[in-house]
Amino acid sequence: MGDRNLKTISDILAEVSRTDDFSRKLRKLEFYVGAFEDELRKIDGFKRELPNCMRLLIDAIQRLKEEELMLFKSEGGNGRAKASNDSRERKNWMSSVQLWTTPVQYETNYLTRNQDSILHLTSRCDQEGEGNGSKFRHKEGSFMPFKKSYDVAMVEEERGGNPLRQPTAVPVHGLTVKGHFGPGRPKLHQQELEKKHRRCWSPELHDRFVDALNQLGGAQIATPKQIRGIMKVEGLTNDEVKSHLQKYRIHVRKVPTLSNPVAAHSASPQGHLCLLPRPDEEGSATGGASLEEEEEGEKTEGCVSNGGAHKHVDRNV
DNA sequence: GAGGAAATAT
DNA sequence: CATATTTCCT
Repeated sequence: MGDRNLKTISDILAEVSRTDDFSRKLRKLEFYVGAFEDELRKIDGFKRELPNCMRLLIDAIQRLKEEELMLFKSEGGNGRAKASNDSRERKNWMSSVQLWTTPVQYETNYLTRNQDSILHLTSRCDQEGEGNGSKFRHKEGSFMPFKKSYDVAMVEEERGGNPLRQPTAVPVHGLTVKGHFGPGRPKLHQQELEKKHRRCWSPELHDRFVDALNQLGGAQIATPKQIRGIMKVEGLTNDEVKSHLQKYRIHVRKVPTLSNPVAAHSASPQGHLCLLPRPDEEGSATGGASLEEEEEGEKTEGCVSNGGAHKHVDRNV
């Protein structure tokens, strides 16, 4: 358990000791310390919230019991009729509690830069909870608009767990009362039962995607169908690939640095400490850019022949 | 089916 | 509020 952390730490230390420049060493260390501080802060948050969650749950249980009791009494001991009623109540409070039920079993693996050791760590979404961990991640981590935190990953533990397979659409009926009650919730046009699950592009999946892309000669010429053909991922639909491609292309335009379709892709390093130097906090001027950066100047832009720039002018929705 | 943009979901 | 993913249109 602590294993991963130890490894990580030693990794860091090793990395630092490998660094020659003194001030550089220092900066790296400080950087990591900051990262840990951030993490600690988050844990603190949990510490504070969890008891609260527990209280809510216990509360709910209490109330449930009380209600049941009352019903029982008022019905003269005939506990049958209340059954259906009961489940409705349960739904009710479940919905108010659900907010808290997801985030409890996370395992942060930021700082994991050891390619081999993190292969089994796949950030995945939960069928319902949806811990959206998809972010574009490229060789040097240049491609990730992470905004919330570092990489939050959950350990794939299932037997034969295929990291590529998306969380199977577990049909969680019944009590799954997703919080569709907030102010002004647009009509949910799909039944709870068969809602389409958002495709979660895990790093592994994305790797495959990029791999396929490279095989096909670049993002701008590869087509969704071809990509999907190469990826060979069960359950991956054409549309999903298309959409991902769309996003990828857009991103590549912004950050052309790594758009190089050159191969050399098998075990792309990643993990790359998704750590952002905290922007504020004191006026410390660590104006340095990201640690490590790799250039591969080259744009496979090609000719963007856009025969007809058709725009929608109308839309009847 | 591919591209692209609006609509939604998180 | 920004992004990611889905849906709709051409």
